[in-house]
Amino acid sequence: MPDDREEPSTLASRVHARLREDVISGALPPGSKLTLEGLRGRYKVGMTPLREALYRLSTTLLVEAHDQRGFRVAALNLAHFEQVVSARERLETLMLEDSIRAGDATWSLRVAESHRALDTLTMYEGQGSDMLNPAWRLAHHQFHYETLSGSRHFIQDLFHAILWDHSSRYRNILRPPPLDETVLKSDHAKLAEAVLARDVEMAVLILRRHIRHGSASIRKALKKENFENP
Amino acid sequence: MPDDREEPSTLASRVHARLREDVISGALPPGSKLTLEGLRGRYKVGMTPLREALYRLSTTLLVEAHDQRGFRVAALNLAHFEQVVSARERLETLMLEDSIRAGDATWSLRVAESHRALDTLTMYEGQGSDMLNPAWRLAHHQFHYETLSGSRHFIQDLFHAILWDHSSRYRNILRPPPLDETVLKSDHAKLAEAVLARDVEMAVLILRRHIRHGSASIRKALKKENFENP
DNA sequence: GGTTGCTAATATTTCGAAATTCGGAGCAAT
DNA sequence: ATTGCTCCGAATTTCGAAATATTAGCAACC
Repeated sequence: MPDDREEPSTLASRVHARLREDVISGALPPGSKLTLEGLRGRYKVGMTPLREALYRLSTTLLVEAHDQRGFRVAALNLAHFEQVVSARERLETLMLEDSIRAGDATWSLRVAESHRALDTLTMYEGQGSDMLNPAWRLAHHQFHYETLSGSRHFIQDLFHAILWDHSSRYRNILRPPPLDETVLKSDHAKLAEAVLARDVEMAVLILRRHIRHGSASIRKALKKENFENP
Repeated sequence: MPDDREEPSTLASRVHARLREDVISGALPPGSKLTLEGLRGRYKVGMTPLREALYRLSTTLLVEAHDQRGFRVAALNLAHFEQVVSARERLETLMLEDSIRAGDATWSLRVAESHRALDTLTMYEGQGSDMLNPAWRLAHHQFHYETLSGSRHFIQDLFHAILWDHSSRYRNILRPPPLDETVLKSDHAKLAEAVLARDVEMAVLILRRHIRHGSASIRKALKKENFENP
């Protein structure tokens, strides 16, 4: 029998997940102060799990920790964005190459299935809504992650997760959202197709273009909103 | 007047630093259980700062956190090592290139100074000692970091720090130490020289060879000690 | 006018005890 | 022998209050 002990969970871990989500989604605005008292009210937990969660987020730079003067949501700015994007492009194309070469049959299934799941969702919450649909965001991450997960590389997985979180913040915070749903859908379809056909060159090409297109829109929006100076 | 508010420090931060050092140096052996009670005795602090420190280390994978069943020093094995080394080679050569291109005069000074500092230290604690000299380890990290720090890239800095920590553990744990002091000294001298001469191609070549030589020795030692299976 | 020094108010950090959960020992039933 | 239970000791998690540190407001001073 397989040793499928699932991880139980602690308050600290659940608060960590919610806090991470709230930073990434923009519910907690970039640069804002995170007072323990405020968060205690928001999440209805004691100091201990809160601080543990905040420190976890601080090592991945989603939150800044300043000894004796508390925590703050990391700020967003253009220079930061450019660093994240260029790192993502390099890391993800590299991972995709390894992934397609090493991926087995169950990996192909996961890719196909996660693409199907993503394809059925719509990007926005309601009709004229400005907010990205959280379910879509999750499926989007899941799909991209699956394409890259054919070769298991714990350290690259970690780095990818960190970059994805930072990158997502920009997508989620700009209003109106800088992304075109039809273009994205077609990009994802083409990416899934190339990956499943094991066409390394084509897949890498598509992914690179996907990242560049997306980041170009975001860059333009950031400049318009004057995110240029820290 | 410059805003030189130095960061104060908390128990949590100091314990974090000591715990990190003890994991990297091997004072806390790979795979060992970290009981709160045991650590409370070792570092003479309460639960709270301890847990905060442990969670910080867990997000960089130096420590494994398991909900409801505590913490454990991350294990070492050959597969893990290979992943760290290949990531380091790619990241560091890339950073070195950018760094030499972007570095200014004060950066050159920092490189020269950190190399001088490293060169005056000896690798081992005493005469026939097996233990790496902690001051040497620090200066070694400092020197390599300075060569890469000409272009400031917060995310690459973070990734480099993570990889360095993981990588160091292997150097520190194997007995007898797998590194030859004379070879290292000459590698570092040549690297410093090429970097200060702004010879990108040569510097990258030397760094790549430096990493490959070092990792080859460690790989051999790991195989001898049967670190092959997790 | 702006700097300095005090005090009050606010926020963060730390502690140890209480509550919860885990993991093994012992025992019974299959 | 294996499985399934309950109980018990040990370890982890969580809380709120006490101890510290920072910040803001205000007054006194150059």
